[in-house]
Amino acid sequence: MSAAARTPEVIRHPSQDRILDVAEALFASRGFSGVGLAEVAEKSDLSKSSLFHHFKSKTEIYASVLERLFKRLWETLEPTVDMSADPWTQLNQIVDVWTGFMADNPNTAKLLLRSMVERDFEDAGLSREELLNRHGRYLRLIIQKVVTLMKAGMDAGTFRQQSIGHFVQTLIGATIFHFASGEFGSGMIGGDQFDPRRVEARKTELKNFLRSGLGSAAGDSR
Amino acid sequence: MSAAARTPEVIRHPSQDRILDVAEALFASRGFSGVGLAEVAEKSDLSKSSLFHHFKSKTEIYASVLERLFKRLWETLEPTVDMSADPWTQLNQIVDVWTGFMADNPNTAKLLLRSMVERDFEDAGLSREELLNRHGRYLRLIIQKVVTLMKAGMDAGTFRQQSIGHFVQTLIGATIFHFASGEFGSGMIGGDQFDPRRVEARKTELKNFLRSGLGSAAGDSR
DNA sequence: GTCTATAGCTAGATAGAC
DNA sequence: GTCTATCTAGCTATAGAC
Repeated sequence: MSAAARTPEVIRHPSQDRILDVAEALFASRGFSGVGLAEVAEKSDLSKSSLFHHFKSKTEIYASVLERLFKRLWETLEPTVDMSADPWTQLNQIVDVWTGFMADNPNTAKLLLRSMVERDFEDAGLSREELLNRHGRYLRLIIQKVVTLMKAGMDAGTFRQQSIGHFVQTLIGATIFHFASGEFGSGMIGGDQFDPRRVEARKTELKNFLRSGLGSAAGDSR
Repeated sequence: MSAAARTPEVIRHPSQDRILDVAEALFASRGFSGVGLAEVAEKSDLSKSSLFHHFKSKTEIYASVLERLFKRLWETLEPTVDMSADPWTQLNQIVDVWTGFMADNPNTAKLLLRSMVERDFEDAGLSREELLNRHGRYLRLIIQKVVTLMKAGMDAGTFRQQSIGHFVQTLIGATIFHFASGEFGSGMIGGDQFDPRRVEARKTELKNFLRSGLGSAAGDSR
């Protein structure tokens, strides 16, 4: 076991990163089957054949796009959450960082949504398990963090007793959909979701909602 | 103007409905570009050419699938919400019916998500506007209902003051994602999302969350 | 209304020169 | 590592018989 063995840095050829940048944006907006390698090649200033020198198949490009993106998400989120803080503070930090990442990396929400909804790749020779074990590893780490926080918060009486699984589903849906919803979403909030002012508004609305739900203190009679 | 002019019933040939049933399930799981008409034809017990007798193009099939589904959703939701009831009751009714529809029509959540995230059809000759004006009409009616309810609830002091647009985004994300998330979601809640017991649990968790947020009465100190 | 046959095109992937 | 040329299989859509 050599010294610097943890998080082995993937050394990528400049062309590889250019391909992944181009492919990421295209896969996000049109999905796996909706993207042709001719377009990826053209926008990468390469020929189609050169893509196959760097990646053995289209599916391999897709898997690499997801892996790179989710690794970045985890590496952004992991160090910014203070695990010794109280549950509300931790939750707010997670919402801030998660939302901030979606805003800074506009392909993330759509790709994350697709990676859960789609089954395209199953026809393409790479099994769901293989694909999930490449990028899904990082997603599991993130979720584990939220689950741990919820358990602690419920034990301490800070959070209401509830199903952690359902809460995670609600939280993911609420945070991701907003940034994946494109023109629909910008219509709902009166302008581009990715505008910095609206991103901050989104964080505030989410945190208030998590704390209080929909009700006012006054009208809270069941 | 003849007598029975409202909600003109679309008369469809049995084959047309069979095609739409098959196409609906396929488009939901693999998206517009991910589905080939050969498979649609085979599973409809027809030849590919017969599809083109009933629909002028693949895009037309996709648009018809969405239109039929969203029309059903609106017609299910519209009469079941008692507009004279108090805001909490109305909101709970909307959550119950909406969630129930997603559970009874398992393709809805995925198709709704896709219709907002994807841009496939733009390459296929039908503009976003044309497509949205076919099925989007019903979606707008539904959202209008929620917006009206929120305004009334906030004016009455029943609901906390907040951005209605952000609330709608949160609500849609929270309700749709759960039923679109496939194996990921069933992993989160320990079994099939569409199992009737878990559907009821989902409704309850959502309604509690809307009312109280995450916090307990005890730990609610900001 | 349904079929067979096929046109015309584009997809992912490979061969082999440089 | 990048290219041109090419293969084969798939695609949407049409023609025309029954």
